Amino acid sequence: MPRVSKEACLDELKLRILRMELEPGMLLDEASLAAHFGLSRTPLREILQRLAGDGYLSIRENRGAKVASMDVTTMRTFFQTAPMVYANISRLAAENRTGAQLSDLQRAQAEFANCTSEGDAPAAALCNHRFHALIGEMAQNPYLVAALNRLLIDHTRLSQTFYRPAGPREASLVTRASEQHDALICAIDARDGDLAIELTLQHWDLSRDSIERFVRPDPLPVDLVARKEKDAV
Amino acid sequence: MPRVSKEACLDELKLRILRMELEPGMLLDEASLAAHFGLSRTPLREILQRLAGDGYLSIRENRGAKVASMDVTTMRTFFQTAPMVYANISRLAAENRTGAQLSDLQRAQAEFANCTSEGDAPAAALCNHRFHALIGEMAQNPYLVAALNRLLIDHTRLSQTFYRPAGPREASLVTRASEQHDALICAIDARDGDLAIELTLQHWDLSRDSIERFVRPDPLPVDLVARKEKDAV
DNA sequence: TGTATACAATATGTATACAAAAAGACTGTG
DNA sequence: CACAGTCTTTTTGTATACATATTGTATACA
Repeated sequence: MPRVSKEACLDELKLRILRMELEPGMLLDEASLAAHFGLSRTPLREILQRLAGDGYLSIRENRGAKVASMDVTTMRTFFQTAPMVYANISRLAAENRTGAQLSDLQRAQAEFANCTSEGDAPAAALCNHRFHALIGEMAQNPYLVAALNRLLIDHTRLSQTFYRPAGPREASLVTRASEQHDALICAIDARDGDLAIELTLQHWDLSRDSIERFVRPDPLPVDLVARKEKDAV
Repeated sequence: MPRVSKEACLDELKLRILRMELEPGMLLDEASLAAHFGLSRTPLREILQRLAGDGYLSIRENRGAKVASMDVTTMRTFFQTAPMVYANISRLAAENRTGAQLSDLQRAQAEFANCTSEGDAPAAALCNHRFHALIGEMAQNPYLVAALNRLLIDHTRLSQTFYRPAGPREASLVTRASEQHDALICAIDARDGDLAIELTLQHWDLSRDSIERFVRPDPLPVDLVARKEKDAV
């Protein structure tokens, strides 16, 4: 991939991290990345620094850059923090949005709905990311947005995992998520902060349930487990 | 200043931004900075990228790096956001702190108390910064810490301004702040999250009052204003 | 006098070469 | 066979030279 602009390189690396093509904890090689994007190492290193600043990577002196990890403590912290930040961001977005931003958000939601109706789960997760990042921009609060964007990185990466096996039950959940997006847009349009908070918390509950169902799936059928138990005894 | 390590350069730039020696909005020149620190432009540029990622600077393509601004909207957002983030960080710190971190915090507070008793206001503001940054580390929450550290940058810069003219009233406020620090350490030591929140909000009220008193000082004596009013009528 | 354009000066962005540090392979010894 | 130490290889960090973009200035023209 020769002669790619710096910004394009930045975006693609973000994308590949969000899609989990670059797995958490994975070590990145400067030379090969630079060759891949048709850049020299100098600008590529600056890109890595920026990605680290945004929470996509962690860089250690003389040890290279690795994709931000997603261990158990990370997930625990994520579940603890996300609803509060999401809710506050939504309230601020309802209060501070501009008209142009609302149009952008509606377009992003149209794309999300399109992806879900076509059953393209990975694309839907990325559209969802963009949707919520736009709400972050509306909030006009650089402090909270820093937290939000870090949360969204992990949220999207988790979604990449749990959206994948799209059974009929998961499909209906995605439909509900899309409806909640529409409702949230209405609340933001009406500048109704309290409603935006409430809808956001509902949206979060849905998302959390989906993730939890993946992490703690239904147990195996009993007759299969029985043999294993007999061996153990 | 020849042959300064990269990390030292990073720290000094942070320090000079927090002390407002590098004023908000000020444009930084790569070449002169590199010469000043005895580095070449390549590593210095990486440092600037990192500082931008941490919220100290903002970088625009082909336009150089400028110190993060502090305009009216920034301050409004700051006052809106700080108490919530501070309170939550304190609660998490009380819940998740380690023994070693508590010792560090006590040392930082000793330094802060020392600076205040000596009347060294600028140094006190920096010690205060470090004190609260350590509480952030205790919280073990990278999402909220990103917000906290950005808040602390602006908080410390505001303090640099309003701590300066240290009248007797300001001195007593600083003493109270130091006592609140001690109380907060006790709460964190006892792992009392609710108490930590309450103390943090009190601490915030004190800080906010100080800043507001600086921004909206007592009006001029009436007899001086009288003449002006007569002219107007 | 105001404005537009060309040109010069300055600053930022990129590529390459080299230095330093970490990781890995090899060999000798217990 | 395990292990320590040294050498080689690989990777990261830095300096310099050059390319490109922006800014400032002078001059020509309306």
